[in-house]
Amino acid sequence: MTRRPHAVTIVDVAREAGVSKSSAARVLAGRGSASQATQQRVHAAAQRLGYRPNALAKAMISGSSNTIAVMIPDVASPFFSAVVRGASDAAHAAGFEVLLGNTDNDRDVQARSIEVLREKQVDGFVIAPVFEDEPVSVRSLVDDDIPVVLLDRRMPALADVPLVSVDHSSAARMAVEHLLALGHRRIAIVTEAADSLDALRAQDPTVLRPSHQRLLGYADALAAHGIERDRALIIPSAYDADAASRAVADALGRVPFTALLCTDSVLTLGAYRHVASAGIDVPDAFSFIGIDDQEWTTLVRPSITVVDQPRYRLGAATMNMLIAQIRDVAEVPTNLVLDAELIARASTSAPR
Amino acid sequence: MTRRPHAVTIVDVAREAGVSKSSAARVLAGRGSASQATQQRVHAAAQRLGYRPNALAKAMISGSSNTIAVMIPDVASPFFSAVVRGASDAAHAAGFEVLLGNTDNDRDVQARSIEVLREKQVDGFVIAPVFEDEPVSVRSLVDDDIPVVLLDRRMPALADVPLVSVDHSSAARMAVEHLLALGHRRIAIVTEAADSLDALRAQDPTVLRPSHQRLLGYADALAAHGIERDRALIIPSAYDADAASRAVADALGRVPFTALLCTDSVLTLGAYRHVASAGIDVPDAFSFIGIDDQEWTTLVRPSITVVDQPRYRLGAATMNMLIAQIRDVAEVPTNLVLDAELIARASTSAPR
DNA sequence: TTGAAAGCGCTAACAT
DNA sequence: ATGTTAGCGCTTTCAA
Repeated sequence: MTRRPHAVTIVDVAREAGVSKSSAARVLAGRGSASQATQQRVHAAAQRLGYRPNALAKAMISGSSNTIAVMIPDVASPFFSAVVRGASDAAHAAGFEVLLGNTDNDRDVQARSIEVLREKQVDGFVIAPVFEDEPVSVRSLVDDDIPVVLLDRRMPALADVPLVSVDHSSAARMAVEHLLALGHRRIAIVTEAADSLDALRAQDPTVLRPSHQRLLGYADALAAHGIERDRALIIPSAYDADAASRAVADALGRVPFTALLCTDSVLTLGAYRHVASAGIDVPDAFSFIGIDDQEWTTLVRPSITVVDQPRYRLGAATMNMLIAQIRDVAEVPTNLVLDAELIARASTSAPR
Repeated sequence: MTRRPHAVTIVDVAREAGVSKSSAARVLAGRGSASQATQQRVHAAAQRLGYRPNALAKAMISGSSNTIAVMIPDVASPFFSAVVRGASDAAHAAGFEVLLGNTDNDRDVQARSIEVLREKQVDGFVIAPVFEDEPVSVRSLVDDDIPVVLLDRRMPALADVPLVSVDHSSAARMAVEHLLALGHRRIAIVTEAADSLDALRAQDPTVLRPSHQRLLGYADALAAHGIERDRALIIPSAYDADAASRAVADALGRVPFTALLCTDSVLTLGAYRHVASAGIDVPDAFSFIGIDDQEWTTLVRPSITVVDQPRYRLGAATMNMLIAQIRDVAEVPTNLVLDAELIARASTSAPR
């Protein structure tokens, strides 16, 4: 390992200034008292020597490293890159740095990463946890009183952990209501949620996966408007653009609908690929709406109506909640739900 | 700050195992010698107590934190989010963690961030430096022998610092040659580089900004094919999608061309916005080619021909070069240039 | 093989 | 106001 030429320490500064180590430490930290003369000499000496405090030594004593771990599936995704930016900005604004962890939605990767970052004494974790049965790694953080705030996802075993999320149910509802208002009655939905609605309804909604919440929002909106649900309109797809493309192609030959709701950026992308390559005339053939805005939605013709998710704010709010928790702020809200927003564009219109 | 209940230390483990602190330390570190019996008792004790090493204490002594700072303009951008992912994966594979720094291309932000991360004793820096006259903050790292590898950008004052970059000149050349092969002779270029070509040629190419290198590549390709350059075909634009959109709209009324090369994802996006909103018939009106592939380029019709940059590999290779440097690997190459790749799609064709 | 002791750079009582 | 002292958790001589 590369050796620094010899880092300047407080002792060096003290010697150079002709005072004791503690006097130097006091004026450098700006705490305690010191005479004008001492202050000047110490500052001058520090300046002359190019003194630079060692944050690690400080952290060892204070027990806080001013560093926060941000664990997400993949920074390279448009959604999470914006989330990370929001989290990072909020962290910096509060004097924290961010250690980044990609989990690839792999439980073992997440577990290992949590372990390593924990050994690095991070002050807390922002985690969009991997969806898998036993979130033991996250659980153990919480059990050991290490501050954790979940980002957008919470499973039953973590029901007591603070969460900041988007209101996915409402996002889907907004999309459906937009379509209903345009006069649509046969609204299809592309979803990765294969579970039965009744099973989903039986659960605490805050521990449902976003896709499940969205499916419920879809069903609720239809029910609220007295529209009978047709199971055939629920188009299941694996979480993968190609799968979504195929699922839509398949559904088109099977079930009539006048509008198509895609519940996620990946599925929207895949579904749109089919629309584009098959040369389908949207919105004449059917209206098209997606959840989660993406750059391309305004570049294609017609531009795509979407329900936008506040990604940056999601990251920032999660980080802020974590920091409040770290600082033991009195009234830390332990749950926050951010609203999505409908952006009506050209891909939705009255049924033709 | 939240206090951990009382972290288990080596001393606790030693007491529990009935051995000395140093014996426990030895077996836990796996260095030095210890009897079978001792090893077992220590491991058992560690297990029982849930011992977890404190990486900070370790770093204080070893002088290396196994942490690397990655400083880029903005993680939320499609380009840099992929770069960061590559860097992060390479870091993890080598046992390092990544501290993330967004600079927003602001010199002061970069300088502050470097300072903070340096105090946190990172082992090195991967930096896509801010373009500004005096890169003093980066310079001071290098001068203090802190490992630094530049990512994709290097200015004259940092000519001696290792660099991994994309071959921007060649990327532009490939684009122009593709167009020339199709029969184009009047090829316009949208660029943020306003400088004169002669001034650029006078410099060491490796310290030119990517945009400058691309402009040179454009000029070189034309020259190599004996095509006389027409200054009017160089369309300058501020680094901003709207500006590019306006610049293209303006140029269309002013100078005839059969092909348009956009030198960067932001400019390509802006230029395409004008094409789409004005309903221009690409490639009939003119061929359209961009540098840096984006998701939307395959979703619009016609799909866009691009020169793709190896973003992920750029991040990974930069990180690997830095790690080699940190580890004092003998033959560390100090410069690496990655090739871009032409992806021919439907937006380019023979001139009509 | 094992333990005692010093020290990484800093903070925080506690004296003076 | 200033200095002395004792650590934070760990590694690393150096003896025994």
